[in-house]
Amino acid sequence: MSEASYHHGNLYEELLDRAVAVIGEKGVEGLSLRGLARDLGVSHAAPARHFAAKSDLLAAIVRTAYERMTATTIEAAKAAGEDPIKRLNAMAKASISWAANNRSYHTALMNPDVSRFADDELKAALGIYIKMILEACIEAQKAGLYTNRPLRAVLLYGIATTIGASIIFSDSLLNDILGPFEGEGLIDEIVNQVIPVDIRE
Amino acid sequence: MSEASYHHGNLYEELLDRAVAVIGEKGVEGLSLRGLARDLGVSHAAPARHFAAKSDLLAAIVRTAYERMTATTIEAAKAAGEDPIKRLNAMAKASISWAANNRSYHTALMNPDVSRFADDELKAALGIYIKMILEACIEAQKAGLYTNRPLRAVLLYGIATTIGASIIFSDSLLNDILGPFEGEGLIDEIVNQVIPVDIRE
DNA sequence: ATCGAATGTTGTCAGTGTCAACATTCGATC
DNA sequence: GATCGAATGTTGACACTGACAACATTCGAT
Repeated sequence: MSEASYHHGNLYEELLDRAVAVIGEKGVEGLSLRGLARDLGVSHAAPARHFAAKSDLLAAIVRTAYERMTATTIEAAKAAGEDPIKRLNAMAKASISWAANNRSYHTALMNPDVSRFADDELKAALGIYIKMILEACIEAQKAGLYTNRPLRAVLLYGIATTIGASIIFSDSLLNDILGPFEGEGLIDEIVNQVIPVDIRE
Repeated sequence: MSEASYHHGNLYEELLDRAVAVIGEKGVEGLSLRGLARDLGVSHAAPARHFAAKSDLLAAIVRTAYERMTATTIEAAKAAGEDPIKRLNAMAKASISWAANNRSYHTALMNPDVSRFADDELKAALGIYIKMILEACIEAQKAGLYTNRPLRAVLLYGIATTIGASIIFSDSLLNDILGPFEGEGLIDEIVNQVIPVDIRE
């Protein structure tokens, strides 16, 4: 960390980190490129070298969020063992927990404005996440989950519940009205209802 | 509609309507009080008489959205007849359909920034919606739905799925990746999976 | 060592939210 | 019907923002 050097050295990463923090504190509306520049001690136009527009910064945050959520979910899937249904169950829990534990990222993720500025990289990151879930659904259905339902309905049902639960656990307004929540146990309860692991026991 | 009168006459309502339209076209980020003023032919500071801050406008939109969604859902509940499970099923479908048919409102509804500025009126509107769902859940459980689950889990499960499905059907990015959707049939499919109406048939 | 590319700075511009001071109209009260 | 405070709309101003252009510094491949 040499001080007062002309080049910051790691501005891209630090802009992302700081932006996520600001979104957590003041929301997307309270996020400004100039504010970030001040926080990081660079000139007001420096961020433009990395994000031509504010929307590019938001898109990058969301892409990062999907990538991290995907990574966390994959880890959980591996740790869950061989049973495809237990694996799908664990993946849903991991996604929701990630949202609950990374509220700032998830706040950005769920901002509908971001969809508007989705670039190809963001779409790719989302596509990878969806594909991962789809494949897990296929395996789980082969293993006996919701065999009487169309695959597409099972996929959308699972995604809808996961997204909805993530919002419930990370949105402060819903938290106020519905909460306080009883921690991870409630996530388990909901996911177990969607994806019953004891289906053949 | 006398022209060039000093007082606009219906500025509050028209600001709300136009704001929802703009959100549909350009997102919450693209919404500006001055832009609304121009569109409606009033001075740039006129909106401030009705909404002291931009966040107040957003909160009003969301409150209106909850009120309308609640009204639509209540209608559907009445039309669904006596069976509490069929009624809950119809209510979920109505909420999701409302979101799919009122994308602009729902986009505003799901903007996490709004939670931050939630006023008491907004919280009250949301509270009424939640209370309505809660009571329907209680009745449905008495009638045999998910009797082995805690009420709280059933409530949150239902809300999570409804919110998630609403997002899936109204968010343009997810539409791109998951869609195109097959219309109302898919909503029915998902809701029937969450709230099976044939549980005792 | 050189030189184009990457990165950061300064200056500027139009647009925005918000406030204060002022103007017009509405509506309850006499 | 006239009066006057409240509600509503206007004008002007200020600080802040995103975005762009011109310029400065540093990096890194050759």
